[in-house]
Amino acid sequence: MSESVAPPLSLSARALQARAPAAPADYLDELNPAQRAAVEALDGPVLMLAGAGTGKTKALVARIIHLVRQGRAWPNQILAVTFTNKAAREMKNRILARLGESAEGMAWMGTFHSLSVKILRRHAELVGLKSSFTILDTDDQLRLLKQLIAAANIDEKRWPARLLAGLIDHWKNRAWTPDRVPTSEASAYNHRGTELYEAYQERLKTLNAVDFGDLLLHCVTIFQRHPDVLADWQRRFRYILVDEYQDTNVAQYLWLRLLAQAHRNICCVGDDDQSIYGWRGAEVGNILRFESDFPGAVVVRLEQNYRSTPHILAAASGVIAGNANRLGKTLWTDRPGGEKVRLIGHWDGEEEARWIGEEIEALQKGRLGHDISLDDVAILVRASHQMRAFEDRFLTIGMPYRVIGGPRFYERQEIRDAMAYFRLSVSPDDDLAFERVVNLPKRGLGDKAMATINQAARGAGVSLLDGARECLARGAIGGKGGAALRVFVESMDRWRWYVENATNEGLLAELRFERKELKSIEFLRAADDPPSEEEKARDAKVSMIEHKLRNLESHVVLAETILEESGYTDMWSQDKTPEAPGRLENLKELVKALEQFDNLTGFLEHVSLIMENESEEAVEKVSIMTLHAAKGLEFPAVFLPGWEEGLFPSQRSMDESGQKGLEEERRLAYVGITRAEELCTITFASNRRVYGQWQSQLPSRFIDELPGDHVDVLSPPTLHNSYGTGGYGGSNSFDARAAKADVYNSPGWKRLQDRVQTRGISAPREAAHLTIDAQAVTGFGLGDRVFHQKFGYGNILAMEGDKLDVDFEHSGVKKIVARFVVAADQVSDVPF
DNA sequence: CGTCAGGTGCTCGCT
DNA sequence: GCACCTGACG
Repeated sequence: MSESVAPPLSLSARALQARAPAAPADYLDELNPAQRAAVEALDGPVLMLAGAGTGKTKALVARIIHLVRQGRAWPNQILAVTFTNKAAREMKNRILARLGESAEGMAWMGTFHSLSVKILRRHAELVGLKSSFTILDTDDQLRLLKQLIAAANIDEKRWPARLLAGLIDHWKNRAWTPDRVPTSEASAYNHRGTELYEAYQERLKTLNAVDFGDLLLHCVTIFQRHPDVLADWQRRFRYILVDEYQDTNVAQYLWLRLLAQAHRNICCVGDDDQSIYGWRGAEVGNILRFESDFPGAVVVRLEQNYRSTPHILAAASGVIAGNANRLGKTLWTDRPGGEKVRLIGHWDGEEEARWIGEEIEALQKGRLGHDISLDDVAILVRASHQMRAFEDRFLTIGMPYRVIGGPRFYERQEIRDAMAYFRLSVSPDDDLAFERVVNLPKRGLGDKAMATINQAARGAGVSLLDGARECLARGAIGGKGGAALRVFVESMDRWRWYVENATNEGLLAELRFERKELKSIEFLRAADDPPSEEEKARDAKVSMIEHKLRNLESHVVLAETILEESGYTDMWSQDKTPEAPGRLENLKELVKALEQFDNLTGFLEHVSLIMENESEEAVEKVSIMTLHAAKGLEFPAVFLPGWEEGLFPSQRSMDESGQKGLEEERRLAYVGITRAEELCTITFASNRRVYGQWQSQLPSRFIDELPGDHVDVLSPPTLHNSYGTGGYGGSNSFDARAAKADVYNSPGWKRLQDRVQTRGISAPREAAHLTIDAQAVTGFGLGDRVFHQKFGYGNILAMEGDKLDVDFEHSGVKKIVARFVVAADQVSDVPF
């Protein structure tokens, strides 16, 4: 690729100023000094350490506007990497609002993955792919791996495909191609990990497919092996901006460093306290190391928080202070008071959900002194299975909610099936799609038929579809199955013919040509010239053809036809299961979504990258999502349920990564609290169903870490289910404060005192310290027989603080907070 | 070949 | 509790 050297900067500046609307630099006046410093340091490396809610998006947007207004770069010469497509969209809109039409060229704003696809499509041949490669999702990936595992004679039971998938993903995150996996990994996956990784990559190449990790990895490989290509891109992207830098992994880091190393105009924004993707290969080290990676970097700290009340901020700071490895920031705000963070314990998960539902209703009725819309409320959970209880509850009380990041539209079974039909119609050698739908609806083709087809295909070195054709020709598959297969193959041919011809091939060919021209003009113009007349003309022509094609709707009709003729729609209409109508609805939605694209191919390309639910509904809804999905969002009212040991912090995280894992969990707690603007409510339950079994839960250690001065401990409105005071947890000084709040008036406390007196033990003056004798705190002794609402009768094995180890007759040994059991001989005087 | 019952193992988070 | 797999049966 030859590209002329950029003309002097001043030229472009003049050209730009002539084109951009003459507006004052008002965007600078709106910034605080730190933000302004970050925006105005245009050249060289910049690290923006931006705490939660300190206006980093604002600063990023201002920086881009500044770059354009100062004539440093055209919008299409700025590379801006965001963490989600949504964030990219939002930023684009904000820039568009300021810059007007000149922002339309912001073509290079997106996630690492979406940007990588764009780059990779242009250089696919350099890694042995065609530019039409397909992007596999986890489902396809897993099926492919299973085949390879079977072929390698490995027992998938003992060595699950998921394990291998995780391993490969891990390696790709570190930018290790099969030949570069270090020998220290040799024992992975029963000593055959590397071998299978290599086989997997080979197979992907034959399928002309990539997985998610490949998008980045292939780009890095191309940049490393083809300096000329890299140089082109380096020249193209004069300025690079990166959001959420703390969550980049090694591959992404290399990707960035390669692109930035020539001019070093890179600005990274991040917050080490919000690094929550360590499990995905993110390296906090990237942000901690920035200054040594890019010597002479300007480091700017954004510490003024505009989002949350002082109490919320203080609570979050108190928790995160427990982490050792931090760059350290002090967030402050000049906002006044507000409510303290609220803390409340419940009997179990269902009651927790019920209480939160009622609280949300109270918020709607003006509990905060002003109107709150359901859109302003979010429930942030640690693990997605916690969402169920809330969905169940909200469905019963009719409260509208939306689950963000749940099972996504394009991951649903019916959608993926339909897409497989489309994929196969577009590219007949998509074997994975063939396997998925050849017997769907049931066509009487089982393992035996599939084996025959596979063998034929492999023998002749052709696709499965052609293999099937061959089997039919020599009558290898007969009977009912054979007849159905014949119809299937013939239908495919017919649909494919439509894809190529009936959908107005003439227009499509023209469109393809124009687009290609436009792209190369645009690409070669990478220097400084404004769009030429030719480019504008081509652009207009492309839009016109697109418009025409859209009005033809031919591919939409074709999609409907495929689903009808294949019998797929029928399959669901005849299905009696309750979810069948919903699936049909989804299929309709899918067909409707097609209208926005020129053809099936374009649609398929788009879908593989959109990993979010895009729908923007008009109805107000409570948002339910995981803490991870909540990153970057904010809500006036936030509920944080499930703060219990083992769930949050997650046991698995601590088991796998020890102290590091715990610190990441703590950062997650920090992210959760700092999502709240006005009201933050933390809840936990004493009992929870885990794997369908009731488990007693202890309050999270993070609750103990909340600074007491900024927390209000609430007692549950009803005590009908629990003994005594309801459950707030922990057993440190903060809990003592909590205890003071209402314990002394509760029936539980009185019972305790009675018991203490009859046993002749002196009552604790104040349950303030761990050192207090366990027996004094709880009123129980070793070996006492107790009763628990859910677990029944049992004997006390051990005691520590207010926690008991109880051996239940029917449920085995459990750790229980003392207030949830009662002496067995007193059961009768407790109503429940 | 398809269906159904029963058993197993498991799930943290996401582009 | 649920998804997935297996094996028996029609």
